[in-house]
This record gives sequence, C-alpha cells and structure tokens, in this order.
Amino acid sequence: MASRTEITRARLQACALELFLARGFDATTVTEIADAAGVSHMTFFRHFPTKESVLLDDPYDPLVADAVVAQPSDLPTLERVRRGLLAAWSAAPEPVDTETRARISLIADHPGLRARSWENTQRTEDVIVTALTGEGVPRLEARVAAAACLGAIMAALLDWGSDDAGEPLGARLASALGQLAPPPVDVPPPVDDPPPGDLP
Amino acid sequence: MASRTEITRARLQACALELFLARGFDATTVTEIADAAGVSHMTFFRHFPTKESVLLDDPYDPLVADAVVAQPSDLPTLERVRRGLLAAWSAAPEPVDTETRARISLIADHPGLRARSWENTQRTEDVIVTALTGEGVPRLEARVAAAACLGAIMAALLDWGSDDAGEPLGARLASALGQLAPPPVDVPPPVDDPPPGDLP
DNA sequence: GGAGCAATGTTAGTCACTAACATCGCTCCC
DNA sequence: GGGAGCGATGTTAGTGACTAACATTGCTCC
Repeated sequence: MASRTEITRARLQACALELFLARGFDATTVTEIADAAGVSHMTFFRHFPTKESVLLDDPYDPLVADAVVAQPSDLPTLERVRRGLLAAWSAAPEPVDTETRARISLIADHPGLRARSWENTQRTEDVIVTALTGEGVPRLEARVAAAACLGAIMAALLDWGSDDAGEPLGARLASALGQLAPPPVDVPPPVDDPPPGDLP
Repeated sequence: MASRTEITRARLQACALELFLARGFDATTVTEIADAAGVSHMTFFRHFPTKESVLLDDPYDPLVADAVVAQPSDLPTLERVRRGLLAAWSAAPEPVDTETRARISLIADHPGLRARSWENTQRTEDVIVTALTGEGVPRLEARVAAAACLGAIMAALLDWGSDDAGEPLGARLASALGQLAPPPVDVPPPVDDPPPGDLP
C-alpha cells in the first residue's frame, strides 16, 4: 500500500525529473522541485539527502553478492564476479521504461552526476568484496575483480544512456561483460606481460 | 621558475592537506584553508574551482592514450588497453612520496572524494575511448575496455591508500592489471556463458 | 473525543561557490 | 625616476544546497 510519505516521495521524484529534463539539472533548484510537488524544501531533504539522490536512488541489491558467491569457487575471481553479475541480471532484469531511460540519460550527460552515481556502484563493490573476502579471497583481488566488472557495466549503462541506438540495455550489458570473459582458448596467442621489472 | 601564483597555489595545497589530515575534509572550511595560507577565500577559488580539487588535481595525461594506441591493433581491445596502461606506467611511474600517500589515503576513506576522483578517471577514459574509436574500434567496446582497466587501477590505488601494508604501489597496479590478462592458456576450462536468452 | 505520533512547515543559520568592482604591486617604457 | 598598465588579490553582496530546532497539522487508536 502506498503510504502518504511514499506518495510525496514519488511526486518529488516525478517533478524533479520533469524539471531536470526541461531546464537541466544545474538550473533547477530544490525549492522549485518542492514547490512543484506542493511541499516545502525541508520535506524534500527529509526524503532525499541530496539533490542528486532524487535521481540516483538505485537500491543496489545485496543479492548481487549472493549471486557472485554462488559461482564455482575454483574459477578465477574475475570470472566468478563476471558470471555472478550476469546471473543476477538475468534472474532479475531491472525494468527499462521511458522514465528510467530519461534518468540515465540525464546522468550520462552530466559529469557531476556520473561521478555521484559511482558512489552507488562503490556500495555494490563493497558488498561483493565483503562477500568474497569472507571466503578467503585476497582483498585486492576481490576489489579489482569487482571494480573491473562494475566499471564495464557502468560504461555500458552510460553508453546506452547517452545514445540508445535502438539496442536493448540487456544486450549491451551482456556484451560488456562478455568482453571480460576469458578468450575462447586460442584466438589471442598467449603472450606474457611486458617485464614489470622496473616498476618501483 | 616559480611565479607568485604558483607559490600561492602550492601553499594552498600544503595548508589544505595539513588541515584535512588534522580535522578531516568535511570539518575544514575553505576560509580556514585560505586563512592558513594567508590569502582570502576568493583567492582559493581562483586557484581551485572546488574544495575537492585542491586534493584531486591530477593532470591525467593524454600520453596514456598514445601508449594504448601503440599496442598491436590485432589484440582484443581489452588487452590492448591493459598493455597500454602497463606500458604508460612503466614509462613514467608517478613519484610516490609521503604527501601523495596522505592525499590518496584521505580520498580512499571518504566516499564523496572517491566519487569525485572518478571524475578525473572519466577524463582519462574519454581520452582513451576517443583515440580507439578514431581507429575504428566500436565505441561500446572501447568504453568497456577502458572502464574495466581504469576501474581495476582505481581499485588498486584506493586499496593501497586505505591500507598500504608495505607493498609498493607499482606492484599492486601491475597485479591488478594482471588479473585482467587472458589466462595462461588452459587453467580455467573453457565454459560458455550462461544462456543470455532471457535478457530483455 | 482526546492522546500520541508521524509528516510537514517555519525560521534561522552555515558553507560552497559566483559576480562585480576596488586595490595593490610589479614591470616596462619613456 | 615616474607613471601606465596589468596581473594577482581583496571586499562585498549574493545564491543555493543543506542542517538544526522548534512549531503545527492531521491521522490513528484507544
């Protein structure tokens, strides 16, 4: 059931999105959003801690961590995280309506918002890293695997936001993570890394 | 030669770092930094556009893009970017003094600063992506490769910032990028991705 | 019908950041 | 040597995000 506060919250989000699309994020003040929603600016901040968060409140799931941990533990960590994220998405793909698209577009075209949205991603990263280190995976290894996979996902998401080109989001995400997959056995000749000898 | 403005700028940076370490980033006001440096708060903003930028002004190099493009173009894009970044680092490893360490520590322990520093990384990403797409690499592919590699580097950097543990930074960066390398031919049995059929 | 609580409003403040204009100090040129 | 001119800085006044403290409203449950 939709309580009073949930209604207010939803109206604030809707009015904010509308104003952001009409005038741009920076040119819209919190007071204007609150006025449009018929509340005071204090009510806005009781529902959203910052102006950005009215666009960015993706409740990043802890079940992503479960999906990662559920992958076979003898896989390299990167591959484990990659398959976990793939599994989490196909288990519960987020609905992609016009409004979501508009939100992501706004974020993709605004460096400050892109940066802030990375804060959400970092929370997801933390959840994954905590789950993996709890299983004995070295912390740096877990962090790098999570950051690389989430970086790829973010790139695909923002790329889709700044230019849809008709391709569905799910396909782009799958293709992004596919790039991080180990190659099909023989395509690139196995070459060693350049000698890291002179790294300080 | 150090012009007057360069001296002022350096003093602002030094005073800011000192105050941030003593009281924390949020508890330090720009006016306090300016006072400590013996200038007005307006002078601060003439040298740094934001309070964060006094910590984050890493001039992210365009020669990274050159190093990436210089890698063999028949490699998969991810591997090309990975080797390019490795080459760029070993060609010009950034000096790691106490002050740099303190700066990165401050950033690593502050979610807002971590997010902002991602803005710098995005500029590097843009440079790499522009260079690669100029060579015919599909945009999404270039973005994903750059984001994954830079995500791994950021993770290693912040991990090092939040807990040095004596290991040199260069070793951590090399190990982070090493995780993204194609596996040595046979370790993980070549398994197909889970069927992506139901992706919307 | 009133007690109590949750949501909201009011007011006053701090701080990051900007714009407009004044001043100071150095250099260069006569 | 003495201004002219210019770059760096100061002053002042303002906007807007965000916070804290306290008042008010309106609904629910006894």
